[in-house]
Amino acid sequence: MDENVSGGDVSDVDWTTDDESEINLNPVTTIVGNEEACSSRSASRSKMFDHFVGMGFSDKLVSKAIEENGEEDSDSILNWLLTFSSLEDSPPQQLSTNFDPCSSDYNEIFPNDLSDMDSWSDDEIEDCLKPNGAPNGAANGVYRSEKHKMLLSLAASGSLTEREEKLLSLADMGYPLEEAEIALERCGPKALIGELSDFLCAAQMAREEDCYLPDDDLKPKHLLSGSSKSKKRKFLEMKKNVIEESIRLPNPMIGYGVPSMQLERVHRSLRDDARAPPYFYYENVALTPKGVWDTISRFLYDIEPEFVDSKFFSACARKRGYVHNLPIENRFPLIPLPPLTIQQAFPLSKRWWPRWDPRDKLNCIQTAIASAKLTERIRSALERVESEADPPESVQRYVMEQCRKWNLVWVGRNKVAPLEPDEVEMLLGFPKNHTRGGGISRTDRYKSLGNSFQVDTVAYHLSVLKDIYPNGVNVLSLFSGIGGAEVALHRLGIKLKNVVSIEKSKVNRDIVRSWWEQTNQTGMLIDFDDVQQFDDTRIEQIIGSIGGFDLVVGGSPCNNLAGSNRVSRDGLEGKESSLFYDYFRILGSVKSVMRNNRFA
DNA sequence: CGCACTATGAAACTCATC
DNA sequence: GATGAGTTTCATAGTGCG
Repeated sequence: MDENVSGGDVSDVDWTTDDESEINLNPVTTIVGNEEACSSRSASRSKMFDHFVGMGFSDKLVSKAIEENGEEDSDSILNWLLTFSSLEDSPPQQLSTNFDPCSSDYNEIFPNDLSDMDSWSDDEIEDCLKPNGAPNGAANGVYRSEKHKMLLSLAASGSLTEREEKLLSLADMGYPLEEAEIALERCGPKALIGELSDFLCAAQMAREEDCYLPDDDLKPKHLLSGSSKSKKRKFLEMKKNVIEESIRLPNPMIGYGVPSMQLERVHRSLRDDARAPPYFYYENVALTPKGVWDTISRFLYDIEPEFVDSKFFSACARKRGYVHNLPIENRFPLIPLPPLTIQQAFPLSKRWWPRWDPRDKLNCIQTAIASAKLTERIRSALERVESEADPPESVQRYVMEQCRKWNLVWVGRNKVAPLEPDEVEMLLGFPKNHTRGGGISRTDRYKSLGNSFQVDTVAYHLSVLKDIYPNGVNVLSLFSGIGGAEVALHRLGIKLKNVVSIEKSKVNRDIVRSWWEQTNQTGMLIDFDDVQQFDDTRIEQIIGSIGGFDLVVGGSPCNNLAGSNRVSRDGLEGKESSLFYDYFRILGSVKSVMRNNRFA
């Protein structure tokens, strides 16, 4: 599969004449052009005017405000507008309902509205807008232009399919190709251009709303520093009121229940298109930047994510969100039940565990471990105090902080150590030595394990499939990693008929292949390396040969979402995490092919 | 070159308190 | 409800070593 078509030149952006239509229509490109061209003073009044009108205040009110306060002081204008509108007790129209992204001048309005913020002195509100202000330009631009180019060249040779024609039309209308593909999957192959365009409008408007999600509660200092805090707060609250309540994390984080804590009478209803086969199961980190789960949920048929912390299944925490259309009644856990505390999981550590370390659960297992140097520093800090006595509080604090941060356990007097890879395997529910040998380094083992499912948690959710598919399942496993879903199904005693596994990392594919052979599977394991090349043709081929899929499972990369990432926590549009859209694309395509082949 | 180690904070949450 | 302190987080880029 590696030798496939465009693998080599994906990174080469070829801005030939073929792409001119895209250059002209690309909103990101347009922003830059307009911003530079509009810097003259003559434009500033209309800019300021448009800006506040864009926020939803009426033309008349904004004219009056500018008249009263002058053109330069946006803060005063805003205060004036807020005061006036609150006196009238008629909140201004919201941006999201005021402008129409479908209108012909969408490309003009939308970028200007955002770029204007740069010249606006209200830092707080600017901050609120920025994270989503330039959603997917840099991250997906290369991919888009490559696809677009391909379509254009196909069009030139007159060999476009109906689907590709629609895609090209939408791209020519200025929609990112990737989103157009999603719209096509979501609306079905028969959808008319108008319907698709409506869908894309809705998605873009929804993203706009995300931009305005205020985080005032979380930035009190930030807001208090302003001179007109109450007005600003009021402004943000007004925005908040019309915006759908953002998804919040449950406490305790048990989703629809865990073996030790059952909710009474849980019931949920799913949309028809969400219920349609196959079953699917999508996973990612619970603590994402704001709005990410709203977006994921919106793309996955508006199913509300089930947030579960694996500390209810294991001795280590793992807070994750799962979007799925599985039944939620009659789940059962894997047997044997794994140890639920550190002391049960590591009985030998009890002897060395100090009284002043109160932990009984480990924190989330990540991809890196503490170095030997750090454990050495901890040892020497502890050895400075005389034996039998508790170390001073300051030392205790330091040691506890490091232990929590790096998930250290006690392995001797004054000795802490990071978990061994096989211990991590056990905590995550994998067989011992699952990731060992076969050319994988220690660092890679930690990395692969840190990126994996907690098997017991996932198995609990998937257990409902056992009665539904007594003869086994066909599984499409995206971003398989070290095969958490496969291991979970196997441990549940659900026969794996055909598993199509897509995983970029070769060492991970080798691990799954090796596990597959060692567990004497009678089914067939087919693996691919790149979700982006897993296109409709291939999906049709595979479904044609094995019959439909019963389950599409996967957790797309979290590295741009995870809190530990100090470098590129870019949200869902980040380089890796945007692969979520491929999960959606593939799921939609599978649904569509199965519908057409009457597997449904 | 592969591997191990190190330095690099902020976002978003929980919880106690007022 | 508002506030503030405290806690947790599927990581990345650069460096050095053998």
